[in-house]
Amino acid sequence: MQILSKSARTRQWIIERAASVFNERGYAGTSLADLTDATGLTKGSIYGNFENKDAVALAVFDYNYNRVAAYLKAKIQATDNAIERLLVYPDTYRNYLKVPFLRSGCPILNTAAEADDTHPLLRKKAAGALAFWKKAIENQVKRGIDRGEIKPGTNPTQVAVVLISLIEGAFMQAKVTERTTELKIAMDYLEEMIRGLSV
Amino acid sequence: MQILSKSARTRQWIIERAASVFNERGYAGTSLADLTDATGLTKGSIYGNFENKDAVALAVFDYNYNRVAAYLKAKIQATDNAIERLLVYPDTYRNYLKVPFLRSGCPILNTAAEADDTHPLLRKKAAGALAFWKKAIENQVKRGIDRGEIKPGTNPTQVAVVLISLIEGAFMQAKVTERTTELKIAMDYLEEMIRGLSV
DNA sequence: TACAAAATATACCGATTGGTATATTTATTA
DNA sequence: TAATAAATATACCAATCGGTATATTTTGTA
Repeated sequence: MQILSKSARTRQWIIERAASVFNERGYAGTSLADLTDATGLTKGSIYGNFENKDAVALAVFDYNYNRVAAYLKAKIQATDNAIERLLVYPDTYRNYLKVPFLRSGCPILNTAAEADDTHPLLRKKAAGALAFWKKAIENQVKRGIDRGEIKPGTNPTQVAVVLISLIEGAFMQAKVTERTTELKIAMDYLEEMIRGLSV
Repeated sequence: MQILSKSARTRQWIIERAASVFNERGYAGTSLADLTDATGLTKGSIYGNFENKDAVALAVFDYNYNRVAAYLKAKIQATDNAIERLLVYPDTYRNYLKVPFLRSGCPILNTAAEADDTHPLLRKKAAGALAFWKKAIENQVKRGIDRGEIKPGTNPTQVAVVLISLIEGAFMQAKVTERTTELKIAMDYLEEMIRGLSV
């Protein structure tokens, strides 16, 4: 007696195996042959569990995003201080090569860049993930203000936008240059900025 | 008597017509049928002027990047003061919708995100363009220090990396959310940062 | 353990992919 | 202007694309 039905398990298997493929090659760059290769399954099996390639890509984006979000959430909740919580972001992305599912790139960045002009459903998924991330940072800043750890005048939205921009922009540079020099500089700067929020 | 030979003119025609197509749909997302549609030419003509789809994509990237670079260069050289010169960047990207060839996205960002794990030649092109851009900003900062307009202790590389990261990260958000709220916040911040470099 | 239902594999579909050999048209120049 | 060279169009290629109908296997249950 299984908790998950066979089809639910296969669905999950497909998502997990396709996760890095879609993140590395993109939606247009991933073929159904790529998916059968990655999963060891046949097209019949994949189409028995997903309506089409779109449905796989959308489910994979959710999986990829949630994995990053859960990883960050765990690290954030391991500390109490608001400044330290915000520092989790530069700490994590600075060492992105050590986080297996970040090595293939940031799913938001990859999806956003490809889907913005081509794939409305994926575009909306990426936009939603971005909005969620932004809100989470804003809430951490507000919490820090309430706890008397962050300067009262601090603008939570500004902090969130600048943090996300710095991370995504620097991450892009790291991926394309295949070195972390620029990423480190940007994360050093972000760290200083976050520390500067302290009362 | 023409300055450009027929084939050189056709080559240029193909590049210009394919420019926005590749920038919007990406390399994998652009088919040869897309190129014949965009150019009004046949495959025979395209393959008579380019070795293959790769060669078109590489030439198009150069064209797209150089167009942005030339546009920025002209605006920068229209002023003398180093601070004002640096302010050209947030000014331009804040209003990216008004710049026709920026509406379809930043070619560096789009190419980097797609090519980093899939297309070594395009990846190197994007990395080279990024290095060139970084150097240009560094030189503007150094020039500002020499002219006594920027604080002597300023780190040119840090300014360049933070500027590029903020612009690319915020640009990505603008494209995917289809609004400029976050871009404006990031550009406001960048503007303040640049003004803070003033002696 | 037999049976029904669910899941997976096989074998196929038409359309499209990037690419090319060759015929035709257009430029160039003697 | 005629001849030639260059550029473009036509017509095709095999391979791959996303997708599906159906046969086979596996699973859960009576």
